[in-house]
Amino acid sequence: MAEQSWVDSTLARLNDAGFRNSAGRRAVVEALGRERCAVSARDLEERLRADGRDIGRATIYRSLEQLDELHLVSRVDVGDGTARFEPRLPGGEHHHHLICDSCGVVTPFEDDALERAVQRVSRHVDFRVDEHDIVLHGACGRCR
Amino acid sequence: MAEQSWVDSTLARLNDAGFRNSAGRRAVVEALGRERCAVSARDLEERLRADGRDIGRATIYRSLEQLDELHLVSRVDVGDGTARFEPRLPGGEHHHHLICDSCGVVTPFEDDALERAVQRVSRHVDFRVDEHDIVLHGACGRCR
DNA sequence: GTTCCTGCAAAATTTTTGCATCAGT
DNA sequence: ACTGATGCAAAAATTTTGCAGGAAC
Repeated sequence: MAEQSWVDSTLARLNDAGFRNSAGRRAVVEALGRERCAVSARDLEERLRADGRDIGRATIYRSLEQLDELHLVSRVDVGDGTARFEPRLPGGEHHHHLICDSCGVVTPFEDDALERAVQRVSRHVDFRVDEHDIVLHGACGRCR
Repeated sequence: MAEQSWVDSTLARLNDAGFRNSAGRRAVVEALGRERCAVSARDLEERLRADGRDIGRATIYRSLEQLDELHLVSRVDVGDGTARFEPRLPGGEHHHHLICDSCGVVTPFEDDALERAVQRVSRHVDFRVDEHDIVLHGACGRCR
């Protein structure tokens, strides 16, 4: 139950950081915990509304910003002009994204060798690297 | 004079693709050719205006879209909500980006091992990979 | 009770689109 | 001439912000 534990640890981290345990932000965290891959603020708003939670748009954007600052979510830019977010799992488990530029579908993938290559680069630059995003663009099996 | 040759080959490719050699689009291509790293549509508009070229905003967006479709530019998403573009050099020469989340500076870098790791992944997925973006986030030497 | 959080609505920003006019072929 | 390209302005879409009321501590 990795999602549940992300929700729990995230709520705990927010609490530690001095944020209140408010209903709106908690609903945003719980909704994010149900997603497997990157969602936009508008996606979240829709899902929350479908569940009968009438959370204001501003609350969603503000919560996502706070989560991003605490590195509890990853921001993923897929190239369609909207910001997407996904839970950042504590175990270092980590995936990247294949984008089909024809149908728009976003597919997650993992690759250890690629991770190692990024680690190696990170050590060779005059820069503290906190996070990395790798996005492959092209055509998915169906569109190809 | 690598920039000049990107401008020339790009204008030739546009011509081959059936586009006219119009003043507006040519000005956009020439302005892009003067940049070393990713610029936004608004950046380009400013630079063109500073040079006395009064190119309409819509022309800039339309030209960038056409260049992107022909793979003559790369679209880079830095995470600030604006799309940036840079010339795609024909030699396969290729760089990626370090983003300082504190001061916002964007620094290009290259790494052959990383490129090879991406090539390897590309062969192992059911997906035709045309392009890839790698963005490292963190703190630059000065902000760290 | 104080301080933070929320929701609403308005504003700001970026990008897209319709349309009359102009320029390249 | 014909057809595509341009510029303007309006519209659309996403994100941010100000503020009054409400909730958490």
